[in-house]
Amino acid sequence: MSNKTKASITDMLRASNLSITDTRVKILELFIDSNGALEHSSFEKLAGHSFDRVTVYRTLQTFLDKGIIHSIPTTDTSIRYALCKSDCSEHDHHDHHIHFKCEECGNTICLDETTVPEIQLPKGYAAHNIDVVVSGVCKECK
Amino acid sequence: MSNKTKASITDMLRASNLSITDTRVKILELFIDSNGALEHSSFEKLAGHSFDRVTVYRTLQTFLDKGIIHSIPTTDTSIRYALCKSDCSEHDHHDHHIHFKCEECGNTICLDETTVPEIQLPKGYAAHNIDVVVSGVCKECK
DNA sequence: TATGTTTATGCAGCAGTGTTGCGTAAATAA
DNA sequence: TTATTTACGCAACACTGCTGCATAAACATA
Repeated sequence: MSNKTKASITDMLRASNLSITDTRVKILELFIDSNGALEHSSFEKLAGHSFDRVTVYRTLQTFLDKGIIHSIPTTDTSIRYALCKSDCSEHDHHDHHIHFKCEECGNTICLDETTVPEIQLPKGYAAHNIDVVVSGVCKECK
Repeated sequence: MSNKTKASITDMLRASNLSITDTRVKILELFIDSNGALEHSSFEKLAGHSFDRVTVYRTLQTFLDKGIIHSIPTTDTSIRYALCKSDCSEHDHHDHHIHFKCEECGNTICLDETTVPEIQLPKGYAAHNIDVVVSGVCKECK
């Protein structure tokens, strides 16, 4: 990872009023490198057990609270997270893109260009957030 | 629950080549009565600990395999299940409706009348299934 | 650069969730 | 009614996520 990216990571943390620690920098690096969604166990594997499990949980929770990452619904018991785009903040959080889970490689990625369509709910329902998860085969595995 | 519904439950099981057992009948009753999505812990509560945990897990897995129920993505660690409509089968499974999770009462329901809109994926991606989960406030809690 | 304060980390331990193996009990087929 | 197949219940285990507390690191201030 280039120094330039490392510098932007510290900027990200500072912008959210978070102190710069090894764990936080490393986890953000993993998110940037992976270019997709990661679950908790991925960090333990990718970071080579250099961090305590609890630290990873707390770091992810902190990032969630600050709007740095968002969670992605799954039909299994793990929770997946991905980096938010720059237009998300602590108090105005939104995912306007859809998620794609590849059945071949198992990766989940954010399709940032693809917007969530309008959905007409029955009378009496108020929507705050819409999650769309498409499963299938990605362009790498095709 | 009426005898008529009980009869249709045994028909459902027979149609999927499943033997009729107390556990399976009771779990299907709970699905029908709840009219929404249930997670594993719900069965233990609703059924009053009359079944072993393992039996409930295995029963749900069997129903999933046979296309009797489907799983609903969540951003927590529990897996939610709901009854499939009659046009699902073991080999042709599909959810063409959207799911609504109420932030007030916590219930997740299937909006069967509301269809999933067309989604234009980037080139190279093939979609097999689309899950849409809308969160907000349901008409009961409004 | 040194120092005090705040914040994050690591460890131990706990609770909840889901799985596997195996002997027994129940359901179906004959 | 009996034989065979299938499901159930128990014990034990692995994995995931959380809390409390002592220690270590990061930051702000001088």
